[in-house]
Amino acid sequence: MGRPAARIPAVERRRQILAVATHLFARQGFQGTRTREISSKARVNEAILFRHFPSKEELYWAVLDEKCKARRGFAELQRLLKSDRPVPEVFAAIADGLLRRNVEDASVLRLWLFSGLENHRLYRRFYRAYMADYYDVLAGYIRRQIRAGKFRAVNPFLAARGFLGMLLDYMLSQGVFSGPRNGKDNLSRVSREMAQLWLEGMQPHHSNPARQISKRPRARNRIE
Amino acid sequence: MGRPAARIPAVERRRQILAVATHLFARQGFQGTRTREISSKARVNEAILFRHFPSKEELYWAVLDEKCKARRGFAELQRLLKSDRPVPEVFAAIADGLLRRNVEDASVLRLWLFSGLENHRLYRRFYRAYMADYYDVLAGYIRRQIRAGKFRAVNPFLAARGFLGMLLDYMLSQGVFSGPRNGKDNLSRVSREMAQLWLEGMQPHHSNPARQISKRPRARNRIE
DNA sequence: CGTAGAAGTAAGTAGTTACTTACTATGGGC
DNA sequence: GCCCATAGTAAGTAACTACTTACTTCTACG
Repeated sequence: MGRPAARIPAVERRRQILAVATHLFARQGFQGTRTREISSKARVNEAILFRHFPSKEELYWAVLDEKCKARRGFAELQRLLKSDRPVPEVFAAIADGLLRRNVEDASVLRLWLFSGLENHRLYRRFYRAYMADYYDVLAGYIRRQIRAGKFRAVNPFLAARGFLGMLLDYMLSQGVFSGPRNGKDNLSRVSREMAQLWLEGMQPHHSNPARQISKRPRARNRIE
Repeated sequence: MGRPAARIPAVERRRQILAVATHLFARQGFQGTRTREISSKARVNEAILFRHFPSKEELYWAVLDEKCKARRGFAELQRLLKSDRPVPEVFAAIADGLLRRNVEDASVLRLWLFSGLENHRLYRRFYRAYMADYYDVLAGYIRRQIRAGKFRAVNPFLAARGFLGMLLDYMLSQGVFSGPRNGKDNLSRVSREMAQLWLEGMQPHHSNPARQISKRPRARNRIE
């Protein structure tokens, strides 16, 4: 009936379908997204979708796979941790990068949560790419700072969890529970304050040790 | 065909259906749960489900509503904050309560996330009951401690976010991304360490102020 | 008692969903 | 110019979904 869609090479059409699917899966989850919705929003007949991807599940797989492979934030994290910038700057930059990327596009966070909640087979890989590796690398950096005497002797994994958890919490309230709200301007202030708050808790040589409740202050075993 | 199900009064059947629905919605979300699944797991004909609840959506509403009304954790939080127990014990108890409840039953966390992700109409109320109120109450307590000189002068909302974010992060990795894993024994150790870690960052009269990067250390405006 | 009303049931229905089939149109390489 | 791999299409289909209808039991209570 309608005139045929423009004829474009397969790779390009595939990319286009993938982009639309990413957006929809992130917003509505796997169960909540219809293949017809994807195809219509991509301006493509539904049969074409199934020629490029053998099933809805494999399309979802491809979406998550692409996000895992990209992992822009992780590369940035590694670069920051290897740089010789002062510690406070490093943590402020980590926070700023994560929050800013999340405001621009919350789809990674949402895909990640959906994959965990819907118990998709891929979620383990996704979790590793976006959580476990983050924690490992950051905890390693923290441990080095502790050895260098720049941080207190705390459990590095707990400390990393404390920092990233604070950020995750903010990202959740922005990207999942209210959508874009705050302007981008005060984002750097938030990230700076968060980094500062956490960093002050990491300083060594505390002046008021009486308040400690620790029984085993140097526990090193990894929590997961 | 099969013999009729035992005849029990309406309120009881309703409660039973609600319990099964709670479990399934928490595990699979609204979109991922079929009414037939609920009825069969509740050992009830599907028509009965629709006599007790006019629609699947209203059943979901009832599930969330019940959780909102119960809000056991919030009552405990208020009780703890009003008690005159020493501050470190209070925070360790908050952490312990949250983590322990989450290990026992992650359905609240999962329902909360699903409702946010699936953008259900009820999610705002759910968010308020389980997040906003938590933050408000805890931030109020922190502010009082700051005024009393027991905490550093930080943004109370950011500090509350830091503490609860750390816990949320742990709860996520337990209740969403791996299911029950760690035994309950080390839970109290984890909560004690987390509380300690956070508390040390809140101590006043720091001995090493040179490392601060603050520009506006006393910002008071609420972030959300 | 006996009867009102609620608990229970089998067997639908209209609409939706992921996916298929059978076909036509296009365009680069020989 | 013709071939054929591939881009594209319309029109399905079988299975599933939330929800309904028409009906049969049970039981609390006057």
